[in-house]
Amino acid sequence: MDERYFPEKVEQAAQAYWESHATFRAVEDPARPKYYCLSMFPYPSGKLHMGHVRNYTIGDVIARHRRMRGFNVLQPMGWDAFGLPAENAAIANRVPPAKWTYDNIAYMKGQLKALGFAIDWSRELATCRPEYYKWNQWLFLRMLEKGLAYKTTGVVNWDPVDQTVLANEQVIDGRGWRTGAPVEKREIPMYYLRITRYAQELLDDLEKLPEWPERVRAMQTNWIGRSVGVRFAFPYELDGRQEKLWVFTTRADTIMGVTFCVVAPEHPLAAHAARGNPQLAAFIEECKRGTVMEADLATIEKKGMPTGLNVTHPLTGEPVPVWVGNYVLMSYGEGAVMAVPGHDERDFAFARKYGLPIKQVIEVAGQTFSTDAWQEWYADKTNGRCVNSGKYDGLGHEAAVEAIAADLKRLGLGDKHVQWRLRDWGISRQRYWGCPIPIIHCDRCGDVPVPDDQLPVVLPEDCVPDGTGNPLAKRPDFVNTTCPKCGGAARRETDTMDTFVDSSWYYARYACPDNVRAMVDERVKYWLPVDQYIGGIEHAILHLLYSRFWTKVMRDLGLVEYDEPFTRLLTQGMVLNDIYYRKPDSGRIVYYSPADVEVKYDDKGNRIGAVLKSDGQPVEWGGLGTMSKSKNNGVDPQALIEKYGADTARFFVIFTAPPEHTLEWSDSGVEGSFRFLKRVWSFAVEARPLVEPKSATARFDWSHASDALRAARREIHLALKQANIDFARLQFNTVASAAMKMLNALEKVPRLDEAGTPAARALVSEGLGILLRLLAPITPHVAHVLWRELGYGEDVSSASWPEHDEDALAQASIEIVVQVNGKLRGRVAVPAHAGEDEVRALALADAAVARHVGDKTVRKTVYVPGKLINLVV
RNA sequence: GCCCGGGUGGCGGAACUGGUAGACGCAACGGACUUAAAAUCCGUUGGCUCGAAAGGGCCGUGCCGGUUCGAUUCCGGCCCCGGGCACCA
Repeated sequence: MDERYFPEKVEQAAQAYWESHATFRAVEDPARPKYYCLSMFPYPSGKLHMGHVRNYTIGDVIARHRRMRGFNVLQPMGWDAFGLPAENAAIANRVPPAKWTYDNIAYMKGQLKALGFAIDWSRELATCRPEYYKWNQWLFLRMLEKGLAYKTTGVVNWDPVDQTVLANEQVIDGRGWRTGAPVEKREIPMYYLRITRYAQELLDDLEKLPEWPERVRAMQTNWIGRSVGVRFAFPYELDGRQEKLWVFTTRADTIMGVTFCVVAPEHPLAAHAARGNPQLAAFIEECKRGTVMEADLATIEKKGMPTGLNVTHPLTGEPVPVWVGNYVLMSYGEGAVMAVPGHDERDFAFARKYGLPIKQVIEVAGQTFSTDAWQEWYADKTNGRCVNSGKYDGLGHEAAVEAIAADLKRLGLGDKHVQWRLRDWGISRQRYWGCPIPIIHCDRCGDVPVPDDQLPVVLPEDCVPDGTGNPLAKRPDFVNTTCPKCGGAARRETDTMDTFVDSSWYYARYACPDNVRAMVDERVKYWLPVDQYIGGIEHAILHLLYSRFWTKVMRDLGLVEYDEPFTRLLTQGMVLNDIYYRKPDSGRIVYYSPADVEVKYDDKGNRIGAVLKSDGQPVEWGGLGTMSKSKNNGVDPQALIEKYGADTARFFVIFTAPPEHTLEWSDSGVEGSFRFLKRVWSFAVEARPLVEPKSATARFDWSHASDALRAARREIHLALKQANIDFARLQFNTVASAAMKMLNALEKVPRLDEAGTPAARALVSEGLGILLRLLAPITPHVAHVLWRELGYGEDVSSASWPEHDEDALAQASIEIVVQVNGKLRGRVAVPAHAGEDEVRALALADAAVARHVGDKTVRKTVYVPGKLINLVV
């Protein structure tokens, strides 16, 4: 055993042991309780970043802890290998996305292994492999058969110069990222998955997920967006035909206040009105510029233009003018809204801007309505009563909605209706590096699904996209095929699937990655659902909602039996670092790596400035931001591992912040973690002669041990008790703190007079045994090597988890906090089982307390047993 | 704009269910060891204030207000920061 801690040597030894013993190979075993611990798989972007290190360390801590708790643990790993960055790399470096991706996977796999994660690598998968994405295609075809997949048009960002569809990310300030050309909206045919069919179940089943973070469930609830209201129509005549303009509203009680309607620029009525109205046509064209991003649409200036058409109010029969507005979304509801400027803030602003009439139809007692300025109460549902509304006058919100819905139903012009914010999932992407959509277009037979026995439709791996057009469309060997129905010449679909499809079911495939005959098999029954899922909060809605949807589809196809894929969810925070830059008088901002910057502090440790190490000149501090290439503030995990070892990196990311918080990078924090591990090692070396592993588990009679030894033992068991509470609530930073407290307590023992006594030896043996097991999930290499060196056992990763000894916590005398009128005024020592009267007497006898009570009388006493007494005077 | 979080010393954070605010660590300062440095070890450390000292007092968890014997924790309003908004993954 080395006197000093050499991380590289320790880590190689531990990893070699795990490798040769196949320690983390997961085998189905019905006799043992299973635990499926899964971290979101990485996109193979090139090398690991700190977010990965953090994510996988958290997952590994949970997996290793569960394993020591006796569970049969599965922790797999794979690659979310399709996606846009591979194409961007191809454009930049002329490397095929496939080669770039496979090279990245090889490198990153080496990094994951160096970090010592307890992963079963035999189950590794990559979504860009045909044996994986074959099942995307297969399930898509099943969804087509069930009517769960369908084709319609969708709006995309179009770069008119490159003749290509742009991702939102590729649109910068309304312009194409490569060409700088203003982006246009364009409607193209796309495939959709009917997630809305599952809207109600996706909403209801959130209640089956009590161990998901409250906020994730709240975000999904809002995203699904169930709202109950009335769907009704404004009749109108067009070219002699009777037509209806349908709208949806949650405020049918304000229907008598409608003074106009607004339709989306893409609405058929708008298109109709634009014929012979060049001004309106120009306005609609203007609306088509810009991106399809909702965040942009929500902040643009609200604009509108009249169509010149009128529809008829369904209840009053009065004419209602129709406008086109850039703020009405074609994708929500009917693409048209009724406008009640008196009681909707956005309609109010619109009416004021264009001089449209505003009519009050709701009143609240004691309030005065004015068309001059919007007031909060105009939209008040709870206190409002109908007014100026004929037969509905005096009714409250609910009663008015009921009455109006009933009247509309009688007229055949509407009914109550549940409207969802959730939209169907458009999965078509006009990209190369993705899973081909298995459809063949035939001039005679139309869109023909590829027969199952011709799956997978394999993506050629030698393409090099150049940023223009659709790369697959330029490949005759891919495009040209024969129609499965008529055998004639036909063309393959060149769109690929959204990569969210790949990630919607990979967790199930880990149970049976080798099955070439079926998407999933009976092994899924053993492992699924995932017991603990760990990933970034940024996936709180899309990925997690799509996965839940996909699960329900697979269940309804009889492929799986569970309703929800992820029983427990932990959303880890992001990793941030300082941003330093200089802004020259002319030219662009230059960012400097925090590693190249020296921070200056004043006497009190306040940051007063920073200079670049190379030239000593000041640099600006730009606050904290997520680690990124563009801000040059990333920390390379590789360099960290080489300098300090994987255990230090792991300990740092666990100790520095609770898993759900953002984590702020700190070089000195890393130093501190390293220092702690060195102290653990040194203590093990020093304590080695005292350690008798057998006595660590034997009963020892502590009643004759010295006070100092019993105090140290109490500290150790208190820390252990807290650590076990913190493990249960996934607060691992305080588990790391508990390990530090244990070491602090243990280090005192060899310096005591009774260091060589049996009691001291028993305490060191017990305490070190506890500490090493507590550290095993966090810093598994150090724990592994010391556990063996000190003779505790063969493999700490399979050792039993320690529980605290309640007897160790007992004290003869306890300290009670004394408050007077809620303010801390003293502390008194009382016998452990003293009653309230005794505690009060002792408290009043305390000099400081007596001074504050003075000659006043104690009116009331609040006593929290074992903790605190509050005297109210 | 909409939805969801967060705000505690110089810094990361702790306080599990309304009960001692600042555990544990970092940084800083002082000291030991050393020819020296690194490493290591010991000590001090929320702010203001009274006191020679021992020891006191007041303030303090983004801001304003409320509930309570007692609020970092619960309620209402506001400010700031972060995540998501459907083609980044």
